[in-house]
Amino acid sequence: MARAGTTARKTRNQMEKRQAIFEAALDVFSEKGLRGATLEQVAKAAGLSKQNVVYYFNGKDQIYAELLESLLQKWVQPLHDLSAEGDPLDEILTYVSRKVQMSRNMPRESRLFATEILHGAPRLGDVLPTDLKTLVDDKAAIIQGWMDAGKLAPLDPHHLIFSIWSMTQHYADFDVQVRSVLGPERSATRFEDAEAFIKDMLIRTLQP
Amino acid sequence: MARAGTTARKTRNQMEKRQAIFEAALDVFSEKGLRGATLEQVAKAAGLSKQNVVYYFNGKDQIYAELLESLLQKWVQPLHDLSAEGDPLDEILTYVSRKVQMSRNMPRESRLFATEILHGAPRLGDVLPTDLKTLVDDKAAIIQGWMDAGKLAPLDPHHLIFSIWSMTQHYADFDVQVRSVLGPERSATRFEDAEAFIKDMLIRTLQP
DNA sequence: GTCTATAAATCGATAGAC
DNA sequence: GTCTATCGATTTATAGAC
Repeated sequence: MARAGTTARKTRNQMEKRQAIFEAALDVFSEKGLRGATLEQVAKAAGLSKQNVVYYFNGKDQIYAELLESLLQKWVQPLHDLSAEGDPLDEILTYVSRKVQMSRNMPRESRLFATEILHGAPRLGDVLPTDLKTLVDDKAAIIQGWMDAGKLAPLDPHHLIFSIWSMTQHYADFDVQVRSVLGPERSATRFEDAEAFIKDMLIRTLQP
Repeated sequence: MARAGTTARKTRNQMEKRQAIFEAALDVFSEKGLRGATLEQVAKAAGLSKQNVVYYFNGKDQIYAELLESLLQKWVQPLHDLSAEGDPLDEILTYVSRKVQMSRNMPRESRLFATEILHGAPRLGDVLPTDLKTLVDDKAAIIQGWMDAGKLAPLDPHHLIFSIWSMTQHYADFDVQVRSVLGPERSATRFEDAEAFIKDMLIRTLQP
């Protein structure tokens, strides 16, 4: 009868079930969106009954909210790791590499956030104007410092970051379109080709 | 009793009602997606009753399908207009201008297509692998021709087009995030800044 | 904790009067 | 064509036995 949902202490088995539900929810929500997905689908994907899923979480919305929150940190980690200590161009190209890798290896997470933001990000609370803005402002200042020091060509750092986000995430979020346009053969190497293209573009652009 | 939905002949009043429904549907579907939106919301936004909306179209899915189809042509027009006859860099920069303008003036259309493709584009039929692929291949060949003639730096034309799509549409699809990160002041000029940034990036990249 | 059963709400669609 | 009334399906959530 004890609620497993939000209490602090949880058994190992409870954590495993919660993790299975998270995994299933990521599958279903990233493919159909919050409203398009049903609890039944999440439960089936997790190998549990619908009522059992409700037992571990309090409802569909809570699964979705906790899922988003649990992925947020991992999602912005690559930008967080961009360091003022490294070589300017290296740091930026490494960031691009990691973002392309994430589009390749974590397309579900990318689509989950994309759908959420596309619909106005009502469940991301005020994380965007606070935490994310602070992080981006911080990194933009580093990049601006590099430009002021003549190590990179002068460009708007915020829009530079936007351009990297958009170009890299495009290959996860709109994968169907990318593959349709490229055709089966060229789709096989789309991530490598994209990474090379974006890096090439940025090298030419950022060379002082 | 005559069905107004799919017959060929329609009165002026019928067309006006249908147009009002389209306009309302674009509002609601672009904000909440197909499943997230209800007929009631569309009807209210159109100033009609739910049953009346059903009378003009046969159901929610049909409104959505016809809406997508009616917007498709307008959506790809800028790329269609990219001409082999013009100056290479001019043609590409003009394309960027028009795409940024569309993000500014038609954000609902952008988000509608984005949501559809994000969820696997089930309702876009096989337009992607046929019509869109043909169009992109055609324009990519033109760009490749310019590169072969030494008028542009050599780059993968398909990924170049993807990069323009992603960078420009980013400002419509993820507008909430863009404004959150930029803050109120800098958001005021986000489209002008974005256009200048993207053009600057492409000029430096495409200069032979 | 997990199950069966079912309540409660939402929503798309239809019937039929006018 | 537009209205009132309502059906039927889906889906979330809860109650209670074990």
